Amino acid sequence: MVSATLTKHSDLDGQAPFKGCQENFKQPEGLVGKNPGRKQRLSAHDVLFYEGDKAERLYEVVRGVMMLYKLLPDGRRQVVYILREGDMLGFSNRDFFDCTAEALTEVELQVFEGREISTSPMMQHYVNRCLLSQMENLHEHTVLLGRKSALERVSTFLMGLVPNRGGHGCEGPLEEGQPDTRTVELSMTRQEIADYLGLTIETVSRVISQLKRRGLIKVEKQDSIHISNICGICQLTGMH
Amino acid sequence: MVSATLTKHSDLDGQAPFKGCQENFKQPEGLVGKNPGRKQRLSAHDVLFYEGDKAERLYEVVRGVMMLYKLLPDGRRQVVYILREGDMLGFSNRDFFDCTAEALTEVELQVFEGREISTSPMMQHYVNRCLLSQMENLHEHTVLLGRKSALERVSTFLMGLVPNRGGHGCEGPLEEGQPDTRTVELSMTRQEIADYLGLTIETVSRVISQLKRRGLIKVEKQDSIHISNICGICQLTGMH
DNA sequence: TCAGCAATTTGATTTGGAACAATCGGATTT
DNA sequence: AAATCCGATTGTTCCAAATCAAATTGCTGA
Repeated sequence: MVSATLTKHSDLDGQAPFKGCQENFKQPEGLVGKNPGRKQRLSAHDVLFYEGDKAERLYEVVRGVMMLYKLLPDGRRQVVYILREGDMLGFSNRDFFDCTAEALTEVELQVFEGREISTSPMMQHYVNRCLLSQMENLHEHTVLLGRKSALERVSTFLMGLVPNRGGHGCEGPLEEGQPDTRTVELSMTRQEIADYLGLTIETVSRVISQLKRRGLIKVEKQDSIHISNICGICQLTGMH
Repeated sequence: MVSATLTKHSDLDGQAPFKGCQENFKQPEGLVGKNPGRKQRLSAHDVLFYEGDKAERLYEVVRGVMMLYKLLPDGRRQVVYILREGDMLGFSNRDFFDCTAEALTEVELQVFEGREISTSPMMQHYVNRCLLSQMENLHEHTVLLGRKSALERVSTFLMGLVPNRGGHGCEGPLEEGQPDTRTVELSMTRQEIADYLGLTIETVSRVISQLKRRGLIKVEKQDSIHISNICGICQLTGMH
């Protein structure tokens, strides 16, 4: 069922001039008929495609986390985007991918062939919505890379992992029966985080240790971080 | 005549799965009929819209140069995109602009109302093409901000101003009667360049002086730079 | 032509993060 | 349980770019 895969942006409706056609999202039959629903699975660190590969299909992340990155000839790497459930990848302006796509965790993908996209207005609209969302995230990340300190970068990164941030009661104790949204899974090594934030592993590690020492976070099993003081971290992002 | 305004991406055709519908670009009558062709003019440093303004129309840069930027609460600024002839702006995923748009030079814009975009497949395709192009440029700029040195940043910036770069004969003398593509107009102050490259004005100035001393460029009237040795600059971008 | 001002350049100093170098800690293997 | 491995952490030193501070250049208008 394709409607289950087109989930992430359905809450983004409004009166913007160019935002896709949300009414169609409620009736996905047109696409279901044509799309055999091909799925693809990846293990952590599998590469889906390399920069320079021929761009022939689009993918939607159904489960798991992926990253897009670019390499400089001398080996420096910059992770340019993190893709989560509902995000699409595989876009290309030219014939070839401008980034490498690699799985950070186990990943399940929905695959769309080129022709199904260009012939389906619904797909076009959904793809457009994804592009706009990615563009805004890239703008925000550009500010991080161009103007923020290491502490601000790591704090911003952590805040980005907290679901429904911006709500009130950010200091209160955990509600009974609620999932613990204050414990976030990094699903990335220190090296991957560093390459995403434009820092070195050592700097990322030092900032995390500093936040730990200040009592703002607790590190559990290195890949899982409990944010004891969300407001405190939020104040450190440079955005408040 | 709208065809004159939809120029920039016509050379980007290919077999990519999702790249707009270039055949339509040859027959722009559909759009001409509906679009009264409203134009808008800006002087240098005029703001077209502010971050947070309601997003209600799209714009195409017909002439001149603009920038998109974001501000942090303490006044730090990051220029996230430079828009030139053929580029579109005004996209929004939500109802509000995520960036401020300001003219760097005198600018002439073509204005498109929200409904004309969502009802015209041709516009949708063109907009899509623009989004994909901007996305790739943002990826490249992300690498610059995250991983490049000041010298590499400024060199990359200069190379981005050279039209048809990558051609042969980059060292040869000027052809008779050819426009001098080796003299580029910055159309930006040092502060604007610094805010684009994630540096300070002093660092930008020092790198430019260094390139001057090394005989790679000549600065004319501060806003115009003659690149005496394109290959030399190209080698400094970190990409070769 | 000459103030006056703003933008740029240049100089001196500081500093945040990189680079280099151990060490630690948890997981896996034997 | 000991050995190995690999990612993460911590310590030290170094350096590129930021910051602070003049000096210079170029532009504008009287």
